[in-house]
Amino acid sequence: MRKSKEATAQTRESVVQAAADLIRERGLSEASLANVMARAGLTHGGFYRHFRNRDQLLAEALALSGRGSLDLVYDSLRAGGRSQAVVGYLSKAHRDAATPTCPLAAVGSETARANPEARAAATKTVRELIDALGGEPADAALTSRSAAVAGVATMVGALTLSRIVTDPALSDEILAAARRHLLAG
Amino acid sequence: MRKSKEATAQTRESVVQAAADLIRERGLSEASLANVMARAGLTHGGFYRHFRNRDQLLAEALALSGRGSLDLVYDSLRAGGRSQAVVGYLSKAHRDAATPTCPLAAVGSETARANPEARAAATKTVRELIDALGGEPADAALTSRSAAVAGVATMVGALTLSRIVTDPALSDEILAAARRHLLAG
DNA sequence: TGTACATCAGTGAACGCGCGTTCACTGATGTAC
DNA sequence: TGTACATCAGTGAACGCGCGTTCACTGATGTAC
Repeated sequence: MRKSKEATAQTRESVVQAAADLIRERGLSEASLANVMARAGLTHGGFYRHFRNRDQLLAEALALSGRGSLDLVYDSLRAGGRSQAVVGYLSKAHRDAATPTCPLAAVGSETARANPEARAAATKTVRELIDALGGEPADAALTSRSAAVAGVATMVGALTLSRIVTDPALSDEILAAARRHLLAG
Repeated sequence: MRKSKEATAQTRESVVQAAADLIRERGLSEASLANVMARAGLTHGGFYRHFRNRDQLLAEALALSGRGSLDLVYDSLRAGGRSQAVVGYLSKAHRDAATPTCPLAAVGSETARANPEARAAATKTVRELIDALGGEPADAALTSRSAAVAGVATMVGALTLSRIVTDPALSDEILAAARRHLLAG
């Protein structure tokens, strides 16, 4: 059953991708090794050929999800600037996606209690989101840096709340209010 | 072992309170019946004398946490107006509390995937937070209503992100930026 | 008001199940000659 | 380049454990007379 080096690397990647998707769909606690491995088309026993333990997988999966979410933000920025990035992130399509894009909104509160490696991966995502939306490094104009930080908080918070709320009208209103607020400022 | 009516009601309340605290400390998935009942000083077998099932407990616990968080917000508002409520919510003390206050920030992303009763309880908390910070009902000045909605999103998002991030300086910066943003607007 | 019985809050054992992790085994790949 | 052997990716069974839920049992409370 031994696989070639490339096949082995591909397997590993597909496991991380399966975990990343499953986490954003159903949360950190539902991403069990059996669920993740099954989604990658494998049995759970082979997991430890690739990873030290489950914590390592969660950290790598959160890093991958963060990169995926940032890639979409960069695409929006390139195509239509900051406003398109905001509108895309705070869209009904993003809110309702079967597999959500942003791990900060999908599993933010769980990540706050996750292992340090997972939190470090999420921290990197937060930093890059701030830089992407602010366009400035930390030493540039303080006001716009702090506006970018608050803006990321508003985006993550609004998307999370819009998914919690059972009333569709209120959910839409939350997204619209956050968009209006971020595009006006 | 039968208890008086008052004692029975007291037991039930203490179980919901234990669940509410445990949920905000360790998340929805860690609030197992055994953990909750032990925290309330009981064995797990008696649970079903008081509740239909675990979902009902989670919904009631989220409702209780929401009321607790709102009570603190109302206290702040009465004592020092909107700015004191914002500063209190976005304080390092709230971020670092062993038992956090706000269920939306503590378990927001998990609540989005929880049972409908739990989500309905959280929805009520969101609505009341918006009304408390906006001060207006839905039919008043549209701008201030939408500012209140975006403000709640900023507060919940900033507190959540400040707890995810492993870098204390960035964590402080997130809280400070959100405070500045909400007090300036 | 006092007694006899029914109710039921809480205990602790048990159920079937899914969890993370380990391990003996398999057979194809990689390596040494 | 061809052969012989070592490596190791993936399988599937097994481990001890905690989960939500059920249940027979206990004894104090509530109720009927």
